[in-house]
Amino acid sequence: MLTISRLAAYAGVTVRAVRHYHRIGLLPEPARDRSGYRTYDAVAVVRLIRIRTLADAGVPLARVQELLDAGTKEFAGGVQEIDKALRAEIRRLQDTRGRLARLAAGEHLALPQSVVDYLDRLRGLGVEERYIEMERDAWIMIAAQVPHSIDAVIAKKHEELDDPDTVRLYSLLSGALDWPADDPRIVEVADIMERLMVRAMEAGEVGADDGIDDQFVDLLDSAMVESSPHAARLLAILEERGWKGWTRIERVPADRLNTEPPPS
Amino acid sequence: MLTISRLAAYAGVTVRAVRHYHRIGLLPEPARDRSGYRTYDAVAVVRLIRIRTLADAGVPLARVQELLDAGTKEFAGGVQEIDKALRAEIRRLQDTRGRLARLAAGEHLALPQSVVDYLDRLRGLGVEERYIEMERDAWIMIAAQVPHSIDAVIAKKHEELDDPDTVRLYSLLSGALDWPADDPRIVEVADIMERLMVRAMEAGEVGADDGIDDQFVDLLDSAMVESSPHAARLLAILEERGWKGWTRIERVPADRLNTEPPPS
DNA sequence: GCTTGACCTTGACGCTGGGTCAACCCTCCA
DNA sequence: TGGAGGGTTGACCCAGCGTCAAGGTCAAGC
Repeated sequence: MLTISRLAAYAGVTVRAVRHYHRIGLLPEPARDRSGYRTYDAVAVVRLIRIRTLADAGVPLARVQELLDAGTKEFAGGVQEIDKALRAEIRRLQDTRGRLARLAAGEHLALPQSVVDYLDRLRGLGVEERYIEMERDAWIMIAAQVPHSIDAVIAKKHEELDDPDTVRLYSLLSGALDWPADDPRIVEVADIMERLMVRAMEAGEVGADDGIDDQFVDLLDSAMVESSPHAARLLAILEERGWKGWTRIERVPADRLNTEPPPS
Repeated sequence: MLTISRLAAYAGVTVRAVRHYHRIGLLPEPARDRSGYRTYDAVAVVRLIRIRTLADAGVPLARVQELLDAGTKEFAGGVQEIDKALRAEIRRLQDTRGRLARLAAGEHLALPQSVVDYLDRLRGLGVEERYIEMERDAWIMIAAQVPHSIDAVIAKKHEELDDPDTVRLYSLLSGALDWPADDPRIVEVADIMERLMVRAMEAGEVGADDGIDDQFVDLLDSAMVESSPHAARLLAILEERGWKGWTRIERVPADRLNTEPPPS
């Protein structure tokens, strides 16, 4: 007969595990010798190895018990199911390896590929990294809010970049981070924006539902205002000309201009 | 800003998990709005996704914290280590799939291949399945006791099977399970055994150390005695002729014969 | 016959990574 | 105004053992 440690060593488990299996009734308590030691036979070895094989496959011990005490047919079915789960787990781990590699490479796992491509395009246009980081954070927030429509939104932004005016706009905005507070070029920015807005209105693109809720639009706008001292001035200029907003543009009717107090 | 549930949904985790990460200090507690709700920004999204990527790879959360708060170099090293562990885990799972298939096919995972081959050879010689099962259980116990030398022991048994006398012996023993209690063929068994023992002694094989301890030899012998009513008779006949044991054979000097009390 | 060291016993607490209530508050919409 | 559907904290629960703690047993050597 075997002692508990021989049994455990042969089956490749710890003594503690064997005792655990006894407590939960997975492995029957064997006879004891006169000093109280457990004495095991070959049947216990076979059962323990079957337990380990299933447990190593990630099967919960309760399920292991069901399977080992079930008929041949149910057992075969269960094993097939376990094997399927095992294949899935292997695929998941391979997938995780891929994500890990991308994480190590510094890729932005927080963003869908479409957004990453868009940011790369901006980078290619010479937009400064500081500005791109601001954009990136905004996109992360947008993607988190409306994960289902992010690709459509990005597609529209890509179209906009086909317009040389938009390219010029980004080029100006990127540099603006270093402008002095009263730099006159901000007026040029406003001019370009107004041209773009007019064209967008004519194309019927303004006021279209983008699926982003109003509060969130306000939030992105205020984040923009906080990002640079020029931002508030730019919005003020545009508002004088009858435009409102940044993330989402609105035309303000002339009679409502300046009837509301300025934002705090 | 994001609420906890939007953050969680976007990163693919549960709200509960996010709060757990706050409690263990893995994700910093964000600011609250005036009603006490947590409000998250893009930085939190990025951090949470990094946490998940590492946690999905099986990294303990404490280690995740170390890695995320470490320098680029240490991070890269850590990720490499994790990837190695991931590869090892994938291999382990593939291995487990193999063992699972063998388990489902009814193979004896409790036995090394050499023993399985040996039992198959016995089966090929026409030995009855009942007898083979007894042999198998004995081999399981032996393999558990002396896993390192089991292959050598089996090699010796294979050699013995090259002797036609041994083959005849097994053929008789296999059928003996159904013999009446006083079947005279038991004497033929004893004759064959004696011939084999003499030859083994002449070859100097008796008394060689097989690495199996005495107590265990006694145990296997007594298991043999319990397995069949003929076993005791067979041992008695052999003992009259000056031989002792079964698992391990000893020559008993003539002057010591019958001087000890019979075993209980 | 005594010690030593390896092994055995039971029992209790600890750990990870959250799940699952419970009991209550906040916000939004009809 | 009230009800759904968020949010908040807190407390307990789970597997599958690891890890002491506090001893009893056994074989071996001196």
